[in-house]
Amino acid sequence: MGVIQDHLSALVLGSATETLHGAIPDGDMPRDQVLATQDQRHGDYQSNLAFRLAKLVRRPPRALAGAIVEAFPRDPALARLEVAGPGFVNITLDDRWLGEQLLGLVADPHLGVPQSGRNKLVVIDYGSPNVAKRMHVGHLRSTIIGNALVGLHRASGFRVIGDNHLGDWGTQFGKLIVAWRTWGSEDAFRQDPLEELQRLYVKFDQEARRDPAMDENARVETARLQAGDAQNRELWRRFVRASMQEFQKVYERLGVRFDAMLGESFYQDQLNRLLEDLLRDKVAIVDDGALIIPFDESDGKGLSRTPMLVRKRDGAALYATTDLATIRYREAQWSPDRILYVTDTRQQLHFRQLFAAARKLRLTPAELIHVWFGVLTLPEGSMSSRRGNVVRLVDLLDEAVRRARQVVDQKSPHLSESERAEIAETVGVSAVKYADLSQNPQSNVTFHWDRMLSLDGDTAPFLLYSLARCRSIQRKAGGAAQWDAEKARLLPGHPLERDLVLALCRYPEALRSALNASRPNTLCEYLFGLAGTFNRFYGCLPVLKAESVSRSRRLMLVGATAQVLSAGLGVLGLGTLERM
RNA sequence: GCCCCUGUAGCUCAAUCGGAAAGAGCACCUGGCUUCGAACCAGGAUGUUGCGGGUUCAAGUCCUGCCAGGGGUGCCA
Repeated sequence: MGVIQDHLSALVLGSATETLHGAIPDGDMPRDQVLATQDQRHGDYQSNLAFRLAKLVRRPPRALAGAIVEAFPRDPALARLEVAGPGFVNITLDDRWLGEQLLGLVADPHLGVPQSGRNKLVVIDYGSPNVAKRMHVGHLRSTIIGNALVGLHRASGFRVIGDNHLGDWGTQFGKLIVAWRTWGSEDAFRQDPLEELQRLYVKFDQEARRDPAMDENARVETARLQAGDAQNRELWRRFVRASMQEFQKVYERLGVRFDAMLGESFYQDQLNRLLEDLLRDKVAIVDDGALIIPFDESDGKGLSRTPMLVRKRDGAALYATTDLATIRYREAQWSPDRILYVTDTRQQLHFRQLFAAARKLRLTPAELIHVWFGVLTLPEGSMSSRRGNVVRLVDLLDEAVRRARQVVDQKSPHLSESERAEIAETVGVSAVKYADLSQNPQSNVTFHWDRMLSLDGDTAPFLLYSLARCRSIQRKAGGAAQWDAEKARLLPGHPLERDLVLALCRYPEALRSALNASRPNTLCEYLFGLAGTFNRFYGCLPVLKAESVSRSRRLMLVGATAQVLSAGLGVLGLGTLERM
C-alpha cells in the first residue's frame, strides 16, 4: 500500500507524458503533486498539472486537461475523471479500491506511512533550558514541538537521537555564585532549590543595576569556574544537580524522554582544539582582540555585516563556539544525516551564522535545519526570569489537571477515584500540549490561561474522547470485535462511511506533510478532522446493531479509527485513554 | 542603518509549491439523549485577508511602495 497522492500523481504524470509525446524533455516535466480537494464537489483529489504544462507548450490549459483525461491509463483506483473550471482535473476514487487501501493500511505496522527515513539518523536538538532557572511556560514550545518532531521522524523510519543541549555553563553561574556567597540561604536551598536560585538571580540583577562592580565580580567567578576552581566547581555541580532533578519531574509529566543530555559544559574541553583549527584553517581571524569568523554575502544575505564571535577578548568562549564543537562531536559520534535545532525565532541569525561556519569548516555533511518557532509572551509583556514575571510550567500543568478533574468528576462519577485522577492527568497535560502543538509554530503567541486550558472544541480531549468512544464499542463487541475482512471490504456503504474511509486513508499524507514542513500542527489539524468525521459517522449510524455486513464493515472502521487516532496521538507525544 | 518575522470574523487561530466560493474553535442563537458514551451531533450569523500598485488563467500566499507591531544585529544564550 502506498500513498494515494503519489499513486495518482504518477498516473497523471504518465498520462501527460503520453499526451505530449516528448514535447517536453523528461527533466523539464513539472513535478506537480495531486492535491486533496477542499470541496467534495470537486471529487477527492485534483491535479493542476495542465496549468503548469500550458505555459511550457503554449496550449490552453483546459484543452491540455482534456487531453490528459483522454489519455489516462485504466486504473482500479479511479471511479471518475472530470475536467473542470479553467483546467483542473478532478479525480474521484473508486469505493472498493478505497476499501482495499484501508485494509492495507490497518495491516501495516506503519499504517502506510512512507519509511523515508529508513537507514537514516537524525539528531534533534530541543528543550535546552538554562540550568538554575525555573521552567516556565516559555520552555514549553521547544520541548513539545521538538518532541513531536522526534515522533514524526520515528514514524517515518528515522533513527532519532533527541538531545537536550542544556544551558549549563553560561555566565549565569558566575552571578549565582556571587549571589549565593552574599545572600544565599542553605535552609531555603534545601527546601526548594530552584526557588532559592530564582530569588538569588533576581536579587543579583537588582543589585547589579545599582553597583556595576557586581557584574565584574560575576565575570571573575565565571572565569574561575571555567578554569576549574574547586569550590566554584562544587557549587556549580550542586546547582546543576538540583535543577536536573526538577527538570526531570517536569519531563516525566510531559512524557518527554531524551536520548542524550549533553549540555554546554560537556564540550568545554573540546573548545581549545576547535579554536586552534579555526585559526589554522584561516576560517577565523583576530579582530580587536577577539576571534571572529567573518562572512561574505555568498554565505547568506546580510551575513557580511555580522561576523560570528567565537572567542571574547578575555579569552572566554561563547555559545557559538560550543555549538560548533557540538556539531563536530555529533558528526564524530553519530554521523547523522540531519540535525534539527528547535529554538525560537530570535536565534535565526545565530543559526545562519553557525551553519555557514560549519560549511566553511566542513564539520559535517549532515543537513542542518533550524526549526524556529514564535515567541510566547504574556498579555502584559515578555517573560523574563531575571525580572521574575513568569508563569511556572508546573503551575500551568497543575491548573490544567485541576480543571480536567472537575469535568471528569462531573461526567464520569461512576469511575473510581484513582481512575479519575489518572484521566484528569492525561486530559489536562494533553490539553496543554495540544494547545501549543495545534498552532503554526512560527506564529508568535500570547499566553492566555483559558486558551491553554480549554477542554472544548479543537483540543486534545476531543481527540481522546473520540478514541475512548471507539474503545467503548470495541469492548462491547467483545470477541466479535473481529471483523470479517471479506465483508468489511464491501463498499460502498453509507456516504458517512466513505468519508471516514477516505479520511483514514489520508493519514500517511498528513504525517508526511507534517514531517516535511516540520509542522506538527498540520497533523493536529488532520486528527481533528478525522475525529470530527468519526463523530458524525458515529452519531448517525449504528455499529453493533447493524446487520451483519454493515456491522462488520463498521467495526472495521471503528478499529481503524482507533488505530490511526492512537498512532497520531502517539506521534505528537500525547497520551491516550481507554475511557474517560 | 542592515537583516528576519507578523498583520485574516468580536476573540484565539488555520489555509498544501500560488488553486476553484478564505476555513476552524471559542463566545452567541435554535434543535437533538427510554437506542453503541451529549467531553457529541445538526443548523444559524460573522470578512475591504493592514493600505496602494504589479505579475498570473488563478494572489491571504509572489514582487513593489507605504502603515502598524515584534525580534535580531561583536564580547549574554
